[in-house]
Amino acid sequence: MTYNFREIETKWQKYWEQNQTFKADQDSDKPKFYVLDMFPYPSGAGLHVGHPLGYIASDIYARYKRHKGYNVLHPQGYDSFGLPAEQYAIQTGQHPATTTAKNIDTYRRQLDQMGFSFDWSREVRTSSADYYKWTQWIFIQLFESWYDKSADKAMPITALVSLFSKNGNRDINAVCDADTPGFSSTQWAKFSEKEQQKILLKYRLAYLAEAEVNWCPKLGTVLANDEIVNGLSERGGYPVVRKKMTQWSMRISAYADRLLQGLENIDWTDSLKESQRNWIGKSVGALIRFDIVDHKSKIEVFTTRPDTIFGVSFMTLAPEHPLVKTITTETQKKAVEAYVLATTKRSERDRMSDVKTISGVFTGAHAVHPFTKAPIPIWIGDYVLAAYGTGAVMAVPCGDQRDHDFAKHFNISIPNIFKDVDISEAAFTEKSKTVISNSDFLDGLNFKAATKAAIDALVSLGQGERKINYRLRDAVFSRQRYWGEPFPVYYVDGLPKMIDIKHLPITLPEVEKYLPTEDGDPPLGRAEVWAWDTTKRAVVPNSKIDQTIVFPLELNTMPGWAGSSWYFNRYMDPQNTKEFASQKALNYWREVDLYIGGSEHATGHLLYARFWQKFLFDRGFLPVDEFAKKLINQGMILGTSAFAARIEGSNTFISEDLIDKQSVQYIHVDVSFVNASNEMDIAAFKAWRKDYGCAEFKTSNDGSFKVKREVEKMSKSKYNVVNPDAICETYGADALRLYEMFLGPLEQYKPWNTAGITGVFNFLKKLWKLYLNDSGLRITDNPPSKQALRILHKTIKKVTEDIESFSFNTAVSNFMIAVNELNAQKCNSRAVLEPFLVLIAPYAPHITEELWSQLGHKTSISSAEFPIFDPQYLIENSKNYPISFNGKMRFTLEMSLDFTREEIEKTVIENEKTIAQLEGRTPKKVIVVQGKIVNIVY
RNA sequence: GCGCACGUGGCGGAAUUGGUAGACGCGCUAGCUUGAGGGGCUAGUGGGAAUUAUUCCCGUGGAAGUUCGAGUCUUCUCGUGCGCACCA
Repeated sequence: MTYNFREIETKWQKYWEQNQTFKADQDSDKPKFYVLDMFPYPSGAGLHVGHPLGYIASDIYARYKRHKGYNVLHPQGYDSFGLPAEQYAIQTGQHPATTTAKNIDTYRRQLDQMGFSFDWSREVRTSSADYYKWTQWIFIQLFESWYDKSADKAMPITALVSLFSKNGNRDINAVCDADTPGFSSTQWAKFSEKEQQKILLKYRLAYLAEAEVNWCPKLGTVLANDEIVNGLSERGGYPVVRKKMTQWSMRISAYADRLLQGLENIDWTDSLKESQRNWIGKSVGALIRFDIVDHKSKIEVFTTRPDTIFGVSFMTLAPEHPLVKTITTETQKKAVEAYVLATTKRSERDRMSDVKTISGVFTGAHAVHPFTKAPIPIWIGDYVLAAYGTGAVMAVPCGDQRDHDFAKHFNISIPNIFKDVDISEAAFTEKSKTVISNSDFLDGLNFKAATKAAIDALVSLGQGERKINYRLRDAVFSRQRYWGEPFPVYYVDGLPKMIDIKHLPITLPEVEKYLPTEDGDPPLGRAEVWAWDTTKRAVVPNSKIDQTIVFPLELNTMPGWAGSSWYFNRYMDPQNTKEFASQKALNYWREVDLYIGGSEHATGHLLYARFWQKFLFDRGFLPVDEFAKKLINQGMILGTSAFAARIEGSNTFISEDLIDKQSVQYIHVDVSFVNASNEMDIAAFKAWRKDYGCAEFKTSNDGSFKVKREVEKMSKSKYNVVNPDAICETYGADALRLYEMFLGPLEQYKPWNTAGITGVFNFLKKLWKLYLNDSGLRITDNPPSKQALRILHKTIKKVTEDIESFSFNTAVSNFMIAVNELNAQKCNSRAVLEPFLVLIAPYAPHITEELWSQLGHKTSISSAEFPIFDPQYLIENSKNYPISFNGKMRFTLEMSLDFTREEIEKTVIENEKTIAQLEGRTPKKVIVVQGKIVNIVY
């Protein structure tokens, strides 16, 4: 019998499906374990070999946990709203739902052929109305909530309203807009309904506000900060400009500190936590208010160095700062206006890339130093960002390099307030070595003491207070797109109203074209049926809008991260029509125990999801406030691109080994035309790229044409994509699974090289032969040899350690070693080979299922529990030959396998005795390598 | 600039967490076998030197340190990747 992987794999995939082997049962007395992958966006290109890496790892872990006796939830679904499907729809006119459904079919087929143990009965799709009904529901909850800083949690907005009517808002410690006015309970009662609603919007966690947003003209939509990379859109790489727009926002800033604190309690990688900490950007300092000479307003600045207050020699405002207009003196007006105009013209990207040029202008106005009362010139400079802090800084040129540069450039004085430090060339920024001088009551103090003293003094003057500032901004939640969740919102007299939960979902209307309309409105502006009838409580045609009964609906849709911010909770109870998930299901499954996905989501999905989780927890909808206990970032699998060299300015290609001094251009070549020796098939290349059909080729002496290789991200546009379908076809899913794991550590970035797969393929063939030969099963019920048992037990120990530490690569190596050793031992004992199969089952499920059934088992290996992973099993079964010995001394593994426990103990005791007698003292540690004492430590 | 991660053969990568560096696989070399579409088996494979039951020296980006002992710990330095970036 030969190893016919194709037959075996289809057979068992069908078996698992028919028997619902992987259906997770909520009513179980087993302990639960929730293993989750980041669900994919179903793109038109299908999967390449890099995509399933994380799914294979999580699948192995899920299968392992089932063998260990856990009730495992291992679901999968699709993040199916998003830009690419919409871009495709704009180009082709096809409905995004159609292309999305088609792509999902492809994904499903590709996933199925790899033998994943997903519980597909729990599949979710963010674009299905059954699902986004609950996304809309969560949005309404956010709208109906505010953040109470005293309780440090979100509260229902009704509670806020009753507080307002009791005491107004003066005693309320809430996270709200900066321009919220103060009012008393009587004032509140006198406000009109509209005025009250406007004020409440300043408190809601989902709120509508005019804000500076990142507008991408090319994509015709706004983008969140995490969707912009180096001033360009993440998708497409188009320029992004700042624009004032009225948009829905999420008050994630309210959760800044808890998002930071929460990182302490979850097992995520340091680099990922660091990314999130960076993104949240907490800095501790003070808010200081400076009076302005001959002016009523004050300038507020945020600083982390209030200790340097006596070093202030000027102030700098961001060009966009509102005070710029009012404080500028007549004589400086022209210069200031010209400067402000020049900076607004520069794009965000220009401003970011050009950080070395110092520019600024004097306003003519002066601020007043809070202690010395000396006048301080107020400048404008574009090194100050409007979006951070208060958009204004107190400049201390001796203590901040940027201020130092600015002062030098404009010849502003640089007073020195540091003891025994030379600041003529550069600012002195080392907080820990700071000793203040020339600073009145702060003289002689260090950073910490001076900071405290300065803030205390400012507080007593009423000119400042302690303040924590965050870089994290509220997240813009509106997108001018079609293919996203519609808002459950209609507008009465310009104010948003939520549609009652009873009437959800509000489903996407049909539109003719998916482009934004000519006047820049979102595509939903084209929908003919898109108005809310408040009596019928239904979506009706726009033509019926009368502003008394029928009102316009929100035209924007929600961003891509809306649906992905809570899907892990939906898997717990995916068919529920009454709630997003039942309390029973939520309390049983609680949180994700192991989450696997890419690190590119560090400041997007993973931050937003934590935010929503904490919010839903606050409002009592969830039992835990962190959704994923442990998270692993799988590294990317890179492609090995091939490049043909073309002599510049000609149509002649030259073999890589012939390039001497010619200047050449490199052109991507499809990797399928290139063999392992980097030789390209010229005919295939010509047929592929018709435009190079008549090109000349300078080949090597042996007639071959060599190409250059380089490792890059795997992508269609780089022609270096390896399709898993082809691998499954030639080597099978088990070989693909093993090889992806064998390639290297899960977290690491590593290049794909198909050639190496023969190694694991041979392993599978050897494994097969270990159980079956030409005449059939070669397993006997004879008792196993001691050596064979040792091999088994050693492998159990190693592989269990490997999987618990997610070292899947070394686990595969250990299987290979074991198969070779069992082969050498000519082992055919059932007592060894049955448990051995169990070890491999999570990694190569199809071949192990087949061999398991060949061994005469009637039930699936995948659904069975085994005691071999229990630490007690090894202790019981390897009594005669300790797998490891953790006594006073440590021995190499080889030694522990070569000697029995009695022998080892004897040696140790004898050696100790001898040494003690010889030296007259007792050794602390005796180092034994290969049975020989190499050193003694006292 | 700040932060995080990493640096081991021709390649992907191991190393019991401070104890024989290079496991396992690819590739390569030699021999056997002829399966004949991608083979199978055996042996060898870090570098160098003398010599073949082998032996010796060097070797984990570089320099120093701790230690009986360092790929592993500490400091400095060089290089690569990622994140943030005029963040006050």
